[in-house]
Amino acid sequence: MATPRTDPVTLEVVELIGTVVARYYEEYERAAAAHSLTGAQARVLGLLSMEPMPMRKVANKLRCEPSNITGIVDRLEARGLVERRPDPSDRRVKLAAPTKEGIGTARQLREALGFAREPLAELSDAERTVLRDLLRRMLGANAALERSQP
Amino acid sequence: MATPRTDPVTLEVVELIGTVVARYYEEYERAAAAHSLTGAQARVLGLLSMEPMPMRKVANKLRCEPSNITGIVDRLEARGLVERRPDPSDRRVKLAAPTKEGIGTARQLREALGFAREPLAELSDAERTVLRDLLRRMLGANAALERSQP
DNA sequence: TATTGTTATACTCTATAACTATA
DNA sequence: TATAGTTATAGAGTATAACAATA
Repeated sequence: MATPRTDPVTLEVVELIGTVVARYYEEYERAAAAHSLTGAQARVLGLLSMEPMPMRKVANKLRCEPSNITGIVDRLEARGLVERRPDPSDRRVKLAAPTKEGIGTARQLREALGFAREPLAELSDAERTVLRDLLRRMLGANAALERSQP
Repeated sequence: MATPRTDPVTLEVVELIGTVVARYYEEYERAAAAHSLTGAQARVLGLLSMEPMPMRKVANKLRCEPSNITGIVDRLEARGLVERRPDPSDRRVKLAAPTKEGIGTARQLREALGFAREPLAELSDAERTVLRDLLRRMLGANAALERSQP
């Protein structure tokens, strides 16, 4: 493991990343609130819009206790955005799946998240590629894997 | 305002930024929990460790309602990490300030946030400079200003 | 009158533990 | 016995509205 640096450039990059994180979160909460959703509800809906899954898997993805998902899905279901389906292969399991309306809301949420893409338009194709490669190396080769797995 | 891009490189960068945000938040919560603090408490303590300030200013910095700060500072005060001081120039104002112990805890929290610095050690000096310049342009020239102001 | 901080209220998220129905 | 989902509970964060003290 490499030693953390404390030179001015490194410290400024850390500061810039902190700004990215703060701005990203604000933008996300604002997009969710525009649909009268909380951040947690928007995250669950976004996850399910990619692929319906058992309640427990939602909890694993979001790294929280399964009991929390019960309440969040309750509220999304009351809003008509998500529904619970039986799993034919295991009657203990309930599959959480977005409704037609939920899929539409999830799509609007993704499109509203302009922050992450819009500033990138300021960069050239070559610069975006450089940025991608630097972020890849920062996060390690298995970063994408981590996020897409349980 | 430039048009958001939808090419594969841009979309991957967006995904990578999402990963950065998720990892940064996890690391922050973990560091706070190691001191039996919530994320919100750690953020307030970190803010006050830079400079004591009125309760209302804390709320402005964290972009939340002032009434929330009352409770968070209550808990930090009960832990002996923060104290309320009168403002000599305005008796309505209470200045929230870290105690000696609070300053120490804030320092430990900063040092524990290895994530943001450690992966940067994988990059060369030149690469970190490139990354800095790309992030600067992404965030705009006034990004640092925004964060350090009310 | 306006501002600062607080209180009261209601809702949501969170973890923990106990419960049920399945496996 | 073990697992999936739920319920019950308690603590914390959040916004809103109303309040006392001060400007």
